Formats: sequence, structure tokens, C-alpha cells
Amino acid sequence: MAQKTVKIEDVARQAGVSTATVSRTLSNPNLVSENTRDLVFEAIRITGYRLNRAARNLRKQQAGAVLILVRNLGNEFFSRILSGISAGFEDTDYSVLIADTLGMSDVGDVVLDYFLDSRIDGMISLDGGISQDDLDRFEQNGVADKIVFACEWVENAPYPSVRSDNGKGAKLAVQHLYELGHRNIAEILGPDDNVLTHMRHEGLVQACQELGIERRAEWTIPGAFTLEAGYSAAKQIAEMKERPTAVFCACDLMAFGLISGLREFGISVPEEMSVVGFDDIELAGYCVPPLTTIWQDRRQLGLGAVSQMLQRLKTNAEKSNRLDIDLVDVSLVERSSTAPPAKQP
Amino acid sequence: MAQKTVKIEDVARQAGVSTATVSRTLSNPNLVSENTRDLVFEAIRITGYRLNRAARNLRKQQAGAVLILVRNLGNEFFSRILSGISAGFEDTDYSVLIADTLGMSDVGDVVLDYFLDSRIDGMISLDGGISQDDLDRFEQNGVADKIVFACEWVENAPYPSVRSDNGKGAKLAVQHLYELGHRNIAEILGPDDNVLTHMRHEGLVQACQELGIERRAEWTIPGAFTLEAGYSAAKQIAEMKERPTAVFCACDLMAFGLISGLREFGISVPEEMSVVGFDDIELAGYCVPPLTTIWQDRRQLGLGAVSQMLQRLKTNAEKSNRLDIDLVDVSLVERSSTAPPAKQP
DNA sequence: ACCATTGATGTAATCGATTACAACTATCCT
DNA sequence: AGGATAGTTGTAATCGATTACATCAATGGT
Repeated sequence: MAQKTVKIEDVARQAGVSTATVSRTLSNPNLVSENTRDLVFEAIRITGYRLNRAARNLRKQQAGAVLILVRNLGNEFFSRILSGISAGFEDTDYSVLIADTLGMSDVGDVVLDYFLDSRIDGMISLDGGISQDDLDRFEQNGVADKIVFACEWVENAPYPSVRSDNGKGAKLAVQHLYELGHRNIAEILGPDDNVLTHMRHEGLVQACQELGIERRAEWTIPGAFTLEAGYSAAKQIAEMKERPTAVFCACDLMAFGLISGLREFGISVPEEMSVVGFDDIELAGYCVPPLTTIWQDRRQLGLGAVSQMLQRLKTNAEKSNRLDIDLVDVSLVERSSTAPPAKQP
Repeated sequence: MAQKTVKIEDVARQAGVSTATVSRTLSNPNLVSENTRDLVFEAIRITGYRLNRAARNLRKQQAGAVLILVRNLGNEFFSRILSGISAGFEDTDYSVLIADTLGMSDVGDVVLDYFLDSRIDGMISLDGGISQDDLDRFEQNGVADKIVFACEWVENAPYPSVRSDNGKGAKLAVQHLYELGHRNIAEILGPDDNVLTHMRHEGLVQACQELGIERRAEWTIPGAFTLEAGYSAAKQIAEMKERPTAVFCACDLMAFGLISGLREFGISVPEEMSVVGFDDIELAGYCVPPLTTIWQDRRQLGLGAVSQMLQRLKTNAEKSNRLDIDLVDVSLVERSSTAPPAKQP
């Protein structure tokens, strides 16, 4: 109750030094002689002093926090990336703020508010759906070089990012199916304004070309990163006159939805249809049947983004001109949702 | 570049009033005459003024942020609660900070640091595994009445919380199985130091008593809130001399793991074994077979916690003595993982 | 012996908003 | 008219830490 806040001045008095010395001891210890340092630390112990972050931030003209922008916090895919980000900031002086863009009327406004109110020093966006207009505003307000993208990014926009090798992932999937003997491969796309959709699609197209696999227009099925999309794709596939023997899904959720739908139409996986996912979320190994998929190192995506962010926060604008693109490797995880195609009847 | 920060003083000069008036216009508009107010707003527009949060926070002795404590950010179950929390703080002046307790050497230290460094005004914990020792320290440091629990909580500790009606959930599950004809019901527990485990177990015990269902010791299987736990429980069940005909799992993940494991041992769900989960995560409806489970309103858990928090941040310590326990309703979702038991051979 | 340099420390201005207190005007009541 | 009251605004102290600048002592070089 009567517990008055201990300030740096009280510590100074206790230690018999000036406030400047106390401050230096805390933020730049090697400017202070060892003797004095001990004195100060002892005084801190005695008084129970705690640094007031707001005061420091005001004086240093910084916020001490970084905003993480997520498209849909309810989507489990992001949680592990967040976990990596959280871990990355663990031993720094930055706090992790979080905001969900889903349902925001104007993302640019909100983000600029954070920056201009000096609530954040930087932003890591997991959402690649930032409009060019918003990016321009970031540029105008001088906050553009404190922005890093992770997992997703904005195409043709000069921002650093950490991303999985999505093209390689799609290729690995196609190669795997090819090696099993599949030549009729369908693809369920992600949402069409999404950069991951494009990269994975291109990877598939390229792999098909290299392996001489013929593609059919009707086997490129539009989708979204949702269970429902996969489920409704199942219906389309079931109704096709000529069905593919395998399907590459742009994410695991769609693969789950697809398998669930196929089952309702009496198409068994993998006997009649092989399915490959993308992401390797935790459940992939425990579904029925366990899903063959592409593993992404989500934690590393988070950690990498933090490391880029910290670098950018340290150096001044001039030096951070380089656009680092940090490519995180992916790999194929073979489980039981893929098998050789059934013999032609 | 040369873009010097506009302060409240500049706005005052532009509007021809004092800084006090500008400040009042912003934080307490009805103290200012309409005429002056317009003048100030116009001046703000012209100068492009932005409030500096750090300065305000320092002066007002507050932090403007709330910490969300999560046990494992990588666990998708929490993501939707987080989403609710994020939405709840949307139109307030508080930022949402986030921290993961997994791997923290001393949770109490970290949380106290946040509080005492004046980085946060309050904390919402989704982690019920806070030690009594840590709680005591919170009490001693006068931050205890700025803490709210959501989803999980600490038993017998006087903290407000928002929780699902876990007991009712377990009862609904047992009732459902009973109505299908099951009398031999096993249970896979959550981790044994978890309050949700206790509540759900008690609910089951009570329901069994009420319905006259006999319980056997070996049918109470220890577990954890993980896929693996469910998977390994499958093995135990498969090896039993007398198997139950139905299993109640303390969470959906375990149910998935269990089903996946049972399949490997050639036990089909729901024909030979009915399975009920708890949580109703998104995937529950799309797995094979779709999972019968207990629906929790996770978003409401988040929103409720925010509303309690805001209340506590507003009122002074005296008035917030009441311990609100906010009980969120649950319901049974019937899908295809449950069916009448097979006839005795 | 003298000047330059390095290291350690103190003094005091500063970051930008809030608010207690004072002052001043207009209105209302008796 | 005189006093009380409410409404509006300004002055200046304040929140707590950082740091430019000044000071002083000690060391080293010639």
C-alpha cells in the first residue's frame, strides 16, 4: 500500500552516487568502475528498485515492443510460428504485441496507429494480404524499414521476409506421387489472392513439366486454406467423368476435408485416391489415414523473423537496405495417405 | 526524415490555447467548450499530431497493456481463445501482450517483471499451473487483484475466472453413451495436475453414479492433452482382457490419437468402440470418422476474461473484492464416432 | 615538468503528456 | 448589489530515466 515507488534517485542516494551513475550501471555497465558497480547493485538490492519502462521508453524514444500481425488467430497453423516468435524475443528487451487482422476495417490504419503512437518499434506480419496502398502509407510515414514478413509476404514489395521453400515443397509432393506411379494428378489450390498459393502452384507446374506429367484444366481446383474447401473439392472430384488418381492439396486442412469428403462418396484413401497435404501440422500424423505431407519448420519461420527484426531494430535505416530473404527448407513426410494407383480396370 | 515529432505544445500553439486544454480535449472532451474543441481538433489535423503513449503512460502511472499467459502457444486449442481476447481489447486503449510459459524457468519471476517494470496493468492467464508460491508473491507485490484466469484456473485460489462447465460436459458425454446402450465406459484422463482433468473426471464419476454405471479401476487410463497420450492409450485398451465398449477422452486431441491407434490394432470406430472427445476443435468435424465431442465456446471464454479484466482495471482494489466465476455453457455435438455397442458374441 | 589523453563521475536539461491549483467570467439567487 | 456557483482556461510541477556536457584525477609521452 504505502509502498512508494523506488526511483533511480533513491538508489543513487542509497549508494552515494549520482543518478547518472546508476543509470549507466544498468544500461552500460562497462562505463562504470567495478567498485561503484557493486555499490549500485547492492543499493538496488536493498531498495528493491525496479526500472520503469515507460520512463525509459519516453526518454529513449522507443516503444520496447514489436507487433505481430496475424490474419486469423483462430487458425492453428500460426500458433507454432507464434511460439517461435515468442521464444525469439525471450531474452531481449522487447515485448510481443499481437493483433488479428481478421475483421479489421483498415489494417493500414491500425498498424500506423501502433507505430505513430509509439507503441511499437517494429512489426512482423504473418499476413501477406497487405494492400499496396497500405504499404505506400508505411513508406510515407517512415516505418517501412521496420517491417518484416514471415511465412507469407507481399509479392514484388521490397520487404525482407522469412519463408518456406514452397516451390520445392510442391515439387517434392509431385515427385513422390510420380515415383509411386501416378500420372493423373489433381491439385486443390489455396485462396487465389495468396502468395503461398502461387508459389505452390508454380512448383507443381514446374515439377509436372520436368517429369512430363500432363495437366488438365479441370484438375486444377480452386480452394481456400480451410477444411470446407477440401470437403467441397471432394464432391467435384467424385462427380468427374475422369478422375485423377492423386491429389495435391495446398494445405493439410484441405487434405483432411478432402479425405473426409471422399470417404462420404465411397472413395477410399489411399487405395483409390492418394492425397498429399502441405504444412505437416501436428494432427497430420494421427488422422485416418495418417497424411503424407510437406513439413514446414514453423518454429524456424518465427525465429528467423525475430532475428531479422532485431537486426533491423539495431541498425539505422541506412544499413538495413538489403532485402534479406531467408529461405527455410522443407521436406516430404511419407505416411499412409499415398500409395501406388489402382490398376486400370 | 526531417519530420520532427509534433508535440502537444505545437498543437496548443497552432490552436491558440494552452497545452492543458489540448490534453483535456483529448482525454476528457466534455471539460472543454465546443468552440475550443473544434479549434483543437482542427489544429491536430493541420499539424498531424499523434499522442505519445509512453509519455501518457509515464504520467498516468499505467502501462496500457495486458499480458496473456499461455501454457503452450503451439497448441491450437488456445488460438481461438486468443482470438476472442484480441477481439475483446479491440476498442480499448490496451494492447495485448503475449507470453508462453512453456520453457520458462520461473513463471512468477517473469510475470512479476512485467508488472513491476510497469509493462502491464493486468494479466489474463490461460495456464492454471501457477504454483501457490508464485501466487503468494503476486499477493505480496500487490498485483494479485489484476489477475484473471480463463479456461483454466488454480483450485482453491481466490482469483476470478471464466471457465467452461466442464463437469456438465463430461456428464453429457456419459449420458449420450448411456442412451446408446453403453454400460462399459472407459475414460482417458488429462494430465493429473490439471484442473480441467479433475473437473471432467468428477463429472464422469457423478454421471456414472446417477445412471448406475459401474466403473472399473483399469478403465481409468492416465493421459495428457496430447495426440500421443491417446495413441498409447489405444495400445492399453487393445491389450485388455475385457475391453470397454466406449471411451470418453478428456480432449479431442487424445480422441484423435486414440482412434488412430485403435485402427492400427484393428479395432474399428464406432463399430467396435465408441469414442467421445472434449473441446470440439475445428477438425473434429472433418476427421475420419467425424468425432462426437463436447463443444466449448472458446471465443466466449476469451471475451468473458477481457470483460472481467476491464472491470478490474477500472475499479480500484477495494471494489473488486468479489470473485466472479463466469461459467460458460457447453453442449454435446453428435457425429459418427459413437454408435450403439456391438452385440455380445 | 607540462600537456594530452583516458576513465570515472556529477549536474542538469530533456523526453511528451497530465493535472492540481489558480484565475477569470458568466450566471443565478436572495 | 453582493456572494455563491458552475464553467472554462492557463501556469507550471510532475511522472522516472537518459545523456550531453562539464569536471576532475590519473596516466603517459616527450
